[in-house]
Amino acid sequence: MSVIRLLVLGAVRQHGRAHGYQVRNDLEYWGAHEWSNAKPGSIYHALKQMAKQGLLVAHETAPSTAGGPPRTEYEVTEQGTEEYFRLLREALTSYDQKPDVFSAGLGLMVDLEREEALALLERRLASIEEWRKAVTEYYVPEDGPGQLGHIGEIMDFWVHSADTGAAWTRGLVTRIRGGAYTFAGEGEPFVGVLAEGEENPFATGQWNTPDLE
Amino acid sequence: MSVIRLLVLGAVRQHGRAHGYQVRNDLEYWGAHEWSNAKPGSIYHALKQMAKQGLLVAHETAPSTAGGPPRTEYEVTEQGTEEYFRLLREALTSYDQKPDVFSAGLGLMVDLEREEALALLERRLASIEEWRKAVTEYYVPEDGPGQLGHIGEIMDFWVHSADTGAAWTRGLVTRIRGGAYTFAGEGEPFVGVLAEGEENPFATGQWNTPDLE
DNA sequence: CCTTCATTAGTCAAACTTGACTAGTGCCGG
DNA sequence: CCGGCACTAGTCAAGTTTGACTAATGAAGG
Repeated sequence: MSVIRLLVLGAVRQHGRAHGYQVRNDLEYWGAHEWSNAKPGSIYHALKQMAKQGLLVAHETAPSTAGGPPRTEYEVTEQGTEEYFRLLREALTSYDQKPDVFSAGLGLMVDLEREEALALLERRLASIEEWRKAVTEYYVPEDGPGQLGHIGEIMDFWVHSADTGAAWTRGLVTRIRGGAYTFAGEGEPFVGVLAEGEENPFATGQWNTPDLE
Repeated sequence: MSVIRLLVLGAVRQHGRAHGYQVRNDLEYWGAHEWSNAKPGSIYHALKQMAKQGLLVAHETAPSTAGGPPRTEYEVTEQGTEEYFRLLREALTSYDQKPDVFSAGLGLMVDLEREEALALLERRLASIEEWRKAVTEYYVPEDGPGQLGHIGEIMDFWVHSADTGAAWTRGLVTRIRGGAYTFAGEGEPFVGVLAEGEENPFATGQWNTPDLE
């Protein structure tokens, strides 16, 4: 699954209606350029592609007052909402060794109800356990470990990552169960996007920064 | 950096001369299809592209006795060897939150001398420390944490991953320092690729498996 | 003997990603 | 008062990845 689609759908959905540059800023606000491939090109491509596929509707808009080319605003369709929740549930549930997907899921999990988020995270823990069993069976077969030499370190690294990832997830489950954060249907949601004109307090200036020389 | 190039260069180099299908099998032997995007299409593309760029030389070969289309064999050029070591050193050193790159580095680290591998891993630990300091400064600014709401969980997840990854790396350093594995210049190297015709004991049958229905 | 099916080896179009580039506006220093 | 720079908003070509497809051989089974 492409993490870009999930992120872009999530961002557009929280705005109700958003243009590409807004989405770009939201993703930077979430730090997504640090832990995923959320680059301008990918974002604009995803918007266009999803509009073509009916997950978004595009509205042509007059050029902004602040200069720059005319913008296109997007809105999530019903089909897009369905796809969004499908991707979000998958991101939280499945262990595919792609931490960026899980991160996106964390950033958007509050769009679900608390109980569902908890259930998905529990399923994730089971999924990690399953993966762990499968690989340790495949890669430590009858002739014992050690046959693999240094190649075995790769497996050990992944198993270690899976284990510590599971431990962290259990901590998250505890925090959520303890009442942390505001989930869907629990009143005023946390504002996870930037309002029009609001500046990003966490801007790291990774993009568009002219060469410092 | 593309992990495919590193993996393909490493595989071809260990064979001396290899065709695409051999590389494909090596990567499956290393489990690369589990933890990276090492799919047939990517592998063949990387071979062709690197041949075009002078990192590999291509030799047309008569069709194999075992059927199938005519094969192309590749050899790493001097320029390719340089690029290989550049990528390998980078994979072991830099912390870019892409576990697949590091895994590839682990699988190929024995092409370096023991002391250099240790030095690179130490640099990696420093690089993680540096990254950690940077993000905790950026994302926990004057107004304190908690301002971020559930978005803060993303950062916490990454910091946790970095910390446990560093701990694992320290363990690896200890093992290597203690004499584990055979590095470059230490005699008969570990056979990390499959000989012609040898079957892969760890085949998981992820590729080419006909639909089970 | 003939059909089926796995294995060998690879191609290809469509989709996605990347990094560099464009272009209009406003602000600020000299 | 104007030259350059930063910001807004986005495009584009080149490169990469994906998943499905092709095509030849040989062994196994009926």
